Amino acid sequence: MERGILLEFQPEGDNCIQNSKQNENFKVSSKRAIVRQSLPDAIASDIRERILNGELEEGLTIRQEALAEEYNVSRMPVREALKRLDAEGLVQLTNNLGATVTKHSLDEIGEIFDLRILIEVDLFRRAIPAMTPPHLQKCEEILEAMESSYDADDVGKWGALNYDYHSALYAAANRSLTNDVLHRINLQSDRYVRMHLSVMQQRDPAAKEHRELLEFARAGKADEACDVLTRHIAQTKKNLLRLMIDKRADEDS
Amino acid sequence: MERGILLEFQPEGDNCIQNSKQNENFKVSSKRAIVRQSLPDAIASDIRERILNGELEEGLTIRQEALAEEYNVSRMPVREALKRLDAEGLVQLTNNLGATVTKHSLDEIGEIFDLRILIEVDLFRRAIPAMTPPHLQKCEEILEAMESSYDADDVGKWGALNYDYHSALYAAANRSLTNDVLHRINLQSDRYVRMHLSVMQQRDPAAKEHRELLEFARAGKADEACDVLTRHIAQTKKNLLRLMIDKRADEDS
DNA sequence: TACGCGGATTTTGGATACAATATTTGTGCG
DNA sequence: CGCACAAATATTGTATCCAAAATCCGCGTA
Repeated sequence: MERGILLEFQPEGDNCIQNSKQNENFKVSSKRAIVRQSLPDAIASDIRERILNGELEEGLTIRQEALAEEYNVSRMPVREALKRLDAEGLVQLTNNLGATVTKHSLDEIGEIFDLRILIEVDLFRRAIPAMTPPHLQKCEEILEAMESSYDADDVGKWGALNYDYHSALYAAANRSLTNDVLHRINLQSDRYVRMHLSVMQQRDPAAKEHRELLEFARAGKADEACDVLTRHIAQTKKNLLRLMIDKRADEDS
Repeated sequence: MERGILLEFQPEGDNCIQNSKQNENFKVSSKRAIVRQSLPDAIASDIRERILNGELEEGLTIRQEALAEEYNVSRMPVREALKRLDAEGLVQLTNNLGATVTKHSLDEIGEIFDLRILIEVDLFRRAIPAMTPPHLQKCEEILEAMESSYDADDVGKWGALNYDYHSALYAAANRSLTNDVLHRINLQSDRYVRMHLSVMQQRDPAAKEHRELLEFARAGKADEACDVLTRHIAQTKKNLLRLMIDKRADEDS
């Protein structure tokens, strides 16, 4: 099966692969800075998405050549893509053995959420006193988009919005390095959340909590806000771990 | 100038490059698992060390070919090494522009230490109740090695020991992912600490604090231990930032 | 039948060659 | 003299080819 190499503008988007050879026809008229992502990045983005949405399962070993053929490129950019994903922790590269999709133990999955609590609470606490009307405005917008997309059932989109929302909440903290660290951790978290998103959504009072986060932040009540955030993530962790335990038990039989 | 490609066993060590072609002469008799590091890893380790010890300065742009020639390899493994260092945050890779040694702003340097506090304290707090005599024993050993190497003036060695010591303190927490995150952050931290190690050493009551950490941990006094740890890192941050401010001011003139 | 050993196959790793992209230099025109 | 544009150069990115390593498979032997 061949994955088409699409040609498309994507100043922000991350989900298509573009072939530089076919690019000469374009005349760029917009002023918007267009950062062409490199082939390895494009491939990495696509593989990443395939891991996050579960198409590439935990533990699966990835063949460079297979992917290269799918994307119609040589193994070289695929290798670089895998190297990047390895750095992100989504795949594990072993010396002459190639790549396997990372499979975390249940303990490690728990650890991922503990890390989220640790880092997100720190960011939130730093952000709240620094939040200005524009920041709050931005959060409000994303929150509304999230609320209206609840039923849309587009798992990937919801995951992205969720991440954007949390990012917006922490933006005022102005901590780029911490955000990078968090981003990588969230990639892992997302992966397991998405597995069970449909189940988790209906039970979770997540929507209400999301709004509470913003309201407490707006009121400058840092302690209360951080409390909600901690509980929010801890609850997600708890629900998710239960589901994962069942899933792993099923797989073993 | 050519960097020799050394042949040497290094089950743990990270600082030499070995050429697999010359390896057949060896007969491995020890049972110890010997993981041969790949060429890119070996190169990455060497470049990493050169960045950490300041030989490759902040902001310097790195030419693949230049390194390839030094190490007597093609550009390919060098590229992979750079890709890894990019993931670690020690260099920044830009699309068709190559790699530059990461230069952090003073704010970011501060952030690095805040991250250390956040994560190390979390680890320490989790570790203390779980520490057993073997754990304490191991810490004791490393601590003594550190104390006796204080005057040795081997900056690289001291840095490694310091990291080992902190790792040993947190080992009982059994948090591999958190440790990975911390490791990456420590790479950055080390870089700036090493720049001023000779200056910082003489003034710091670090030795005393290091021992206190262990004693409080041994006594199970988590709060006190974490307090010392926080102050220890915060003090390092403060001292270091002052030195960095001067350094940056000098560079601008 | 179980186990070990050696060759065949598959898969990854690295070098070289070539293509695409960025930078620099030089030249002509205003 | 300065600026814009274009050729030349330097540098990175990708493909192809060969080498090294791992895995698989079958054979022989205990």
